[in-house]
Amino acid sequence: MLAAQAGISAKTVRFYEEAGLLPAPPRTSAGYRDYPEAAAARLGFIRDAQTAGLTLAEIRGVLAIRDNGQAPCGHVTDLIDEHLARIEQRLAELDQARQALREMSRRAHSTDPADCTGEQVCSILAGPAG
Amino acid sequence: MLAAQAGISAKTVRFYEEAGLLPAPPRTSAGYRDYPEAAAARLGFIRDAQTAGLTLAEIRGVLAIRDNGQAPCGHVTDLIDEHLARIEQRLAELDQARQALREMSRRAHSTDPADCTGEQVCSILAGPAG
DNA sequence: GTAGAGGTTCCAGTGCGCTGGAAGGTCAAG
DNA sequence: CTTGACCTTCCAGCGCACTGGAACCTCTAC
Repeated sequence: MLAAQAGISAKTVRFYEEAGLLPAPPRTSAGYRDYPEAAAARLGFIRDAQTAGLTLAEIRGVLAIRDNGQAPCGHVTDLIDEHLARIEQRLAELDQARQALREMSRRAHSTDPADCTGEQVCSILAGPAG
Repeated sequence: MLAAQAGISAKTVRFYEEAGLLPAPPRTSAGYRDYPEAAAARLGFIRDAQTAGLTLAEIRGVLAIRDNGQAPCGHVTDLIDEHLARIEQRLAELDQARQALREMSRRAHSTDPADCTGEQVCSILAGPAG
């Protein structure tokens, strides 16, 4: 029910509970989980934080601060800046990879298989030192 | 020995053998692996192919073609183009993430923790719908 | 002879975020 | 009363590329 409402699977909700992201909810007399309304907001926060690139462990940390009655702003700000730095580094790496792959692709399309009979496995993939 | 020469760990070399990337080498009388010289070139190829972003499974495929006596050029060309496409898509995704994070960072640095007392966990991370 | 640095085998764990399945209980609808 | 959809628990596995450790063996140098 909560899961459907939040657009994630019931399995995932239980996993979040197990992982300490969601508090264990009260149960109905039959043992079914009976979520308070706030749970949906919490799932929404988890989704937003994931979109921002935070790991579940980091999200758990932010939630713990909040549950502790403090404002997690400072912590969140740090996490965001860290992620921004990581993403920019990753972008730089990928950009390099792209350049290398473009060069390889160029080489690949101008390679005659008949020339590929040397000792090496594949001349296309060989890097600068290969 | 081979491992040190190629700059990877002995564990990894054994893992490659287990994974079908390296043929099982002959053994000395004591049971030690005794690699032919070609093995180093093969490890070099694996490294190059990994740098190009190929998975070990894909590399195994390329090596199998080569070991089968054929030129893997066509196959390699396809793989490279696929990876190039994947990387460009990933770059686009990361670029979007970067934009979102920059916006969040901006919001974060101009947020007063005293304002963070609402019902939500954290207003900084809230997306368009939050 | 003995220490230490390597090798060998096998099994299990890492990180991350779920996802699948089995075996059973519960509920609303027909 | 039965069907079918949901819920519950627990345990296992995914993908990827290693990595760690135990228990043992072998070689080299002193």
